[in-house]
Amino acid sequence: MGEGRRPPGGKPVSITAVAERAGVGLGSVSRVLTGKGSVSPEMLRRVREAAESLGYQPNLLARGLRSRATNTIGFVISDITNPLLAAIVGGAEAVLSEAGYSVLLTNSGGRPEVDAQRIGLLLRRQVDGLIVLPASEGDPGTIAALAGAGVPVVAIDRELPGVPEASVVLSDHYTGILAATRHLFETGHRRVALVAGPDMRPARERLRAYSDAHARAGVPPFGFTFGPLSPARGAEAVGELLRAAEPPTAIILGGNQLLEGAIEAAQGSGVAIGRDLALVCCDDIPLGRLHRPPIPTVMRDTDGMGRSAARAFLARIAGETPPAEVMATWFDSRADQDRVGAGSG
Amino acid sequence: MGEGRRPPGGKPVSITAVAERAGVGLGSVSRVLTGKGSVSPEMLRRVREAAESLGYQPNLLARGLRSRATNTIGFVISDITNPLLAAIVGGAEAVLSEAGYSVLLTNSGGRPEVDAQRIGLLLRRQVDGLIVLPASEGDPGTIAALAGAGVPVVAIDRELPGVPEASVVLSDHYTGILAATRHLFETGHRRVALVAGPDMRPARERLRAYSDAHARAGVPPFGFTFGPLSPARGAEAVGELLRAAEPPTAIILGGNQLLEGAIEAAQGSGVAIGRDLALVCCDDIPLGRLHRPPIPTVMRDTDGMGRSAARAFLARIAGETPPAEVMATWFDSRADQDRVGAGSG
DNA sequence: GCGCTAGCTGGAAACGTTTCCAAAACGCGC
DNA sequence: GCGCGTTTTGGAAACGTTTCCAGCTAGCGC
Repeated sequence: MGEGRRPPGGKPVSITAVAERAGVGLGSVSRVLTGKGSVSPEMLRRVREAAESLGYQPNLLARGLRSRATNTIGFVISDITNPLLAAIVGGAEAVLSEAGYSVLLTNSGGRPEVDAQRIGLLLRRQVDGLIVLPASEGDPGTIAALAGAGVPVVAIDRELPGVPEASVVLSDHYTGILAATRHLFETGHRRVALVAGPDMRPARERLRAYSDAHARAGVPPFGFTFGPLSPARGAEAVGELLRAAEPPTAIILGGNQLLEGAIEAAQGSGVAIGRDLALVCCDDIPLGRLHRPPIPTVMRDTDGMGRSAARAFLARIAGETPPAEVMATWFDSRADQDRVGAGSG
Repeated sequence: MGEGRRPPGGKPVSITAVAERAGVGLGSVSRVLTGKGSVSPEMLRRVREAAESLGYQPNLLARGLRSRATNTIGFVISDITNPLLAAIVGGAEAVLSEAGYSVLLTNSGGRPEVDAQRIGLLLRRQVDGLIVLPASEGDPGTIAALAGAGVPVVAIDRELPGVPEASVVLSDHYTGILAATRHLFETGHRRVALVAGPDMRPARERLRAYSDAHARAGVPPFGFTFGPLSPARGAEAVGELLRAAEPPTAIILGGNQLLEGAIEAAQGSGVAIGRDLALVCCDDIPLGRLHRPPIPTVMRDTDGMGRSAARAFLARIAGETPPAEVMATWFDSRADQDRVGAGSG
């Protein structure tokens, strides 16, 4: 009966209205509704009944204002249209909503200044904490906003100088790329290029692995580039590499968004991926998995990263200071999928 | 100098502190900061200066509580990992943030009961309106929550019986599928199947177009199925169709998530897409665009849909009642891309 | 110089909640 | 029946803002 609804024309039902209806004091209603403090069974019954019959819904603004806790966490993400980042958000949300937190998600579209602005907005909204995967590691506005946050901050896959109090959840990009590069050497490649993302931790770790693998194998590195993680950049970089006098025989792509452009460029050049050119991608996406032959990939558990970030936040709220967490990546040459693709139906 | 930061150890800076510092009254500070009411140039200067030097940041909870407007809109989306829906969100956010609104995004993971719960949460948070793309058209909890919202509601691609006051932005799925089906007939197909999404407006419109096209061409419909929009469902449905005694020669997929599974199933059955089996997909994704041969697709402007939904909300806020908007879809056989793919590089 | 108006200004009230404190009620032992 | 400690209760204060209203000031016409 009217449950959850505010009366059609009337004003929203307040705690005062519930108190009146139940014939009790404001304090008692609050105690019943929040479950804090002790109340008699009779009181419990009367207040619950009144609240239900009026369709009372607490005003979270007022609650947050008074209690200084909104049970809300701000999630700052650089590009919501990237399914990988979306998966991280999904994992975090699962853990957080179980713990009674709701998530305020903002999307900066890859512009650092928007990141900074959104962080400010979330803080003015009194979020209890922030989980950030910003577009930049060094943007002064973003750093300043995070450093002055005054609430727990968890950064995913970013090193934020100037925000030492932030907890971090990192991917071990090194191991995955090391294995991938070695695999390329083992299958005979000697001219291996790396198209990396922007100059931030993930790209630097991948570059380090790329360099180390070359050094250990005694193969001179072909070359690498930093750049934005976009299909356009993938097309541009791979196009350039293929047009070179002596093009690479293998290209490692430091991000799933590059794959789309890379395939496009290869198709445009009449180069057959997997035969004329070996491609290695980072992060599992259908485009790579379903390509024939499948595109070998450095994998990681995105859902798990989101969950870890959420748990780090919860730990921080509980007063602990969780250590930096480094999560595994692994290389999947996808040789088995090859067989499946060629198998019987 | 301390801009945007709250003092390291101290309490957050309130409007009272600014008033004190500037040596003026509270009301004046509020007038300066909100820009409402008139103030002398001297007052403007003093308050601005004080606010700046203290690094004042308004508390949006308090502001919302008192003024009953949060300049915030709730966006309820069923599956954030779908890049298409993410694009709609992106388009809406662009328009809304320009108009001074910020977006609270929630993700239900496709579960209607979560949708309903999140809508309630947003309303208790006093959002000024809702834009919804829920997992279900008929879920009683969702309907009830929306019907009692008390704020403007804009629904995207959904018909919500019981929420007559909602504005709607729809896709004209009919036209696109009609053209696609005709194209299949023209290229000689006579056994065309339709794998549709859940029984909601988009799937029903597609089915109507599919049926009409068949009726007009005098071709008996091969058959259709409703079902969830997931890769798994795509694989299952296409697998079943291919195993039939007399399988279809063409399959229309009513959603991009189905394509992944469809390709997988076809590969598993040793069926060559584009030769043994024609596939038509809905909504442009890299997986279809970069497939060789490219997979013909019913396109639409997702960014534009988000923008339209945002504009409908802004109109509602301004007191207008925008009519239902129906946005175009069009069929792209992608014949030209074929040529590009085979061209010189 | 006076009265009137219009623009500014200060501060109280209000928004809906939680928190705190004092008072009331209760239970229990003797 | 009384005293004491404990639980339960009601309501004032507080959270940080906007809104409202009354009062002040300055300007201006006469």
